[in-house]
This record gives sequence, structure tokens and C-alpha cells, in this order.
Amino acid sequence: MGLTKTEIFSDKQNALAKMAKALAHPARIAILEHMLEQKACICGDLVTEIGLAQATISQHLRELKDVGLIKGNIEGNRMCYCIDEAKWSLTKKELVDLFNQLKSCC
Amino acid sequence: MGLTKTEIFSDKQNALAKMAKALAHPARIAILEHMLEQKACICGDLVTEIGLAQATISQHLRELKDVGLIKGNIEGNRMCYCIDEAKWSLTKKELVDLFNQLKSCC
DNA sequence: GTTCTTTATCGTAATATTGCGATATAACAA
DNA sequence: TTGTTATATCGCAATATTACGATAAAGAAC
Repeated sequence: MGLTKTEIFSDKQNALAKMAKALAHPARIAILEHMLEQKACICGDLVTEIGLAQATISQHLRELKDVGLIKGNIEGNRMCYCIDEAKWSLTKKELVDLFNQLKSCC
Repeated sequence: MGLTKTEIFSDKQNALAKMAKALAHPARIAILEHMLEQKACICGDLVTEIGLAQATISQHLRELKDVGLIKGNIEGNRMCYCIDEAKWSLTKKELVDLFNQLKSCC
């Protein structure tokens, strides 16, 4: 137990849950907001802005990168992360599609 | 450790992360989709449709109820769950607001 | 009343997440 | 070269999540 039974769900359901999981931590929301406001794309700047340890921020960045929401560019000895616009838009669409299905119920 | 440092984030960031967490499991996506399609609002029906144990579905329903995305009405000895339209719309707006902040970056 | 049905909750095992210090790696600075 | 800076990754401890069997509670059916 303790393991999600992904095989009984559709690919779409699993994919959407995975994207939601990437958003399911305030540090990752904060990281994305910083990138959206273009205050900070550099790992070190995010460490200063957010106030978690460098190892922790790096780990959160990796989770966002793993699901494709952000991408990283090497700039000398630093990393500049930014939103992946294609994946961002696609995710927005998938979420809006879910939320737009609302009809009145019981 | 192992505990999210909610105190260093804004209420808004914590709230959005919490809603995302509620969506961060394929079973809960499936439950919401069933309710949206009005195929099943009854716990027992969801157990049959989805194929997880009754205790597990009940637990997922509770998580959705705890964040306010769904509400439950007692119908005799059964429970009819449905989307809470106000909370649903508000959550949609908060997510869309986040996703609409996209500007081009580095 | 008794029994059946339905759902919630408890307890528990397996697994995942969060956070950070320590360390490794790679580019820059001198 | 040596030292500095920036980031990634390892390893670990604390906590959370997932899943389910067993049981409790409450209404329905008899």
C-alpha cells in the first residue's frame, strides 16, 4: 500500500493529477510567481527571496522541471529558469477544461 | 523536517497550494469528473465506478470536502456528494489568474 | 424488535514528500 | 594554479499520503 494505483485511471487523469501535484506546494507556487513577475529566474535569487535552503529550492525547481512547467538555461556558472510557455498554456487549458464542465447537480 | 514551512508563504500561496493538493491525485480527479458528468454522486457508486476500496474512496471524498470543493447531502442512509459551485468557481478563477500572468522571459 | 445496506472512521503498512547539511561538480576570478 | 561562487545531488530524519481491512454508526427493510 501507500502506492497510487495509476493503472486504474486514464492517462489524462494521471497527467492532470501530476501537474496539480507540481503546484501543490507553496514554495513551488512562490517560485512560479517570481518567474512570472520576472523578479528572479536564478536559483540563488530564489533562495534569497523565499528563504528556504539552497538544496530545498533546487529540489523544488527540479520537480517543476520534471513535469515540464519550467526549463533551465545555463548562464555561465548559474542557471536561469523560466516558464515553459507551451507546457504552461497546455496545462492552463487542461485545468480550465476541467473547471468548465460544471453543471448544476443534486 | 518533513513539514512544510507554511509560515514563510503568503495566505494566498498556501491556499492555492492546498487546492492544488486536493486535485493532485487521479482518484480525486476521477471523482470530480464523475460528479461533473453527473454519473455518480453517491459514495457507493463511485466505489463501483472507480474500483478502489470503499474506505479509500470515502477518504478521498473527505479530502475534497475538507477543502470545500464538494459538499455532501444526506439522503436516507446514503450520501450524495456534489460540486460546491461557489468554491469551484473561485478556485477556477484563482488558477486562471495564476496562469494568465505569463509574460516572455529570458 | 432483527437484519441488511451504506458510509465514516480507526489502525496500520507501504510509500512519498519535505527540508537541510554535506558534498560533488562546474564555471568564473585571481 | 588556487580559490570563490553557483547549483545539483546524496543521505537522512521527520512528517504526510495512499490504500485497505475491520469496525462503528445510522437509516432502511423485514
